Amino acid sequence: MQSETKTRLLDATELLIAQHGPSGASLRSIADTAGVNLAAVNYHFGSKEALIHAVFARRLAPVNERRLAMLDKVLAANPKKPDLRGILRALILPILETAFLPPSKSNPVQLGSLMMRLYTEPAKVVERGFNEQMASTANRFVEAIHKALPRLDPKTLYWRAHFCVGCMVHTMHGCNILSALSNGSVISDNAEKALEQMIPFLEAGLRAGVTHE
Amino acid sequence: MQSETKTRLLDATELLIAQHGPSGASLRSIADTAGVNLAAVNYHFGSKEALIHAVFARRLAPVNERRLAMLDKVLAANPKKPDLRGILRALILPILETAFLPPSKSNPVQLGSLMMRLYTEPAKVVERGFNEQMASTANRFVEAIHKALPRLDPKTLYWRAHFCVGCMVHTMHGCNILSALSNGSVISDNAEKALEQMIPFLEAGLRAGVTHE
DNA sequence: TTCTAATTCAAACGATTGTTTTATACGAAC
DNA sequence: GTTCGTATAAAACAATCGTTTGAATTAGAA
Repeated sequence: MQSETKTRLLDATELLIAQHGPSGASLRSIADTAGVNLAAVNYHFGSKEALIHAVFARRLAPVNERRLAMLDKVLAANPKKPDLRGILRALILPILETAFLPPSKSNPVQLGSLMMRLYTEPAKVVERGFNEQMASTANRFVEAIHKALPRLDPKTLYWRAHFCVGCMVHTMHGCNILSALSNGSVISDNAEKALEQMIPFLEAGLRAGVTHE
Repeated sequence: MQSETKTRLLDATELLIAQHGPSGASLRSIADTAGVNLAAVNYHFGSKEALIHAVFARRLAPVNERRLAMLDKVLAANPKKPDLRGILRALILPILETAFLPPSKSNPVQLGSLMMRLYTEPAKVVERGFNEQMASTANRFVEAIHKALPRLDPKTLYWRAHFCVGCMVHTMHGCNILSALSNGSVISDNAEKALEQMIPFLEAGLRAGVTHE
């Protein structure tokens, strides 16, 4: 049974990082939660840093694969002027679905908080892994949006792409924030419903001030 | 000289929390950075938790005061149907100006990262202080947006307000992200310029699908 | 079975954590 | 000068941190 222990460690690490942050999650609490020996961390991963790196390589890699696959379909359908809503959907749906995946044995934590944690962490640990995973994907999407909105000048385009990412990230993290804001009348626990709200908002924002084309 | 030490501790705490997160910033590193004795922390604040709480009570209180003052002006100018751009400006400008304040002796850190840190932190420490500061302010703004966009149904309104906050928070945090995304061609270090980009984006997003009125 | 490599385990390493204690210095009021 | 409350200082507290060690255990191939 190869690396049953590794999987349990990764799961436990996700859970505890989401709860207490990378530096707040101790290896002992991780090992206890995973039900394995403390030394297993350094045996299987080498260090806490490497463990954290592995945690979101495991999560982000498949998300970005799905993103790019969806993006390719959108671009293939209309290479000259791809569908903007399709691009946004390809960017957002895969990560929202991952973030809102209901907790289970193999996925014991709402991933939104974890992603935000890693996103916010300025430590070298996370920064490196994050950039490796994200840089190329981000460029592909900016490029696609540019094709969809050729009249938008590049500077504004970057800003607005940045805003889209902000909405996305904040939605991943903010189920409880949204429900607090609305006194519990609105909850965001469903990727499709959240996306349904985001797409018109973001599309209108991206097209703002750009003459119809 | 009352509480020169307290100020230096708060400044140092901001700096180190922004760099390493609340649990990554040790009291010893904070005391060293502040140039004061370790015991001063517990003497003046009682605990690390109370220190962190004090850190952003100091920052958030004046921001929310400015926000509400600006909002009141916008509402006074047109109580029935207030100016949407004015509302957004009142929400965003005060915190962006604080976040982009250039580091100085009395303000030694870019505050954007700090705010994001506290925003992301699920620990009770931060959560409590954050909600105290933010809840009433948030409700005032949602209410104002509702007046500006009476045709927008409440559920969608909450979602879109949530998105606006996401853009705002992400912009506060993401000077480096934006410049990385644009290969250094776009930098966000100026509140007015960032706001200039955000307002049209957010206004268009908020108005999306709402018939002109 | 026997050998070998992989894995788990309890225990300890030194370093660092937040907090507390004890003693010392300062400064204004009497 | 004495006294009192405030503030700083050095040192130590127990607890926990990430990491390492060396022995015990397991599993599979020869």
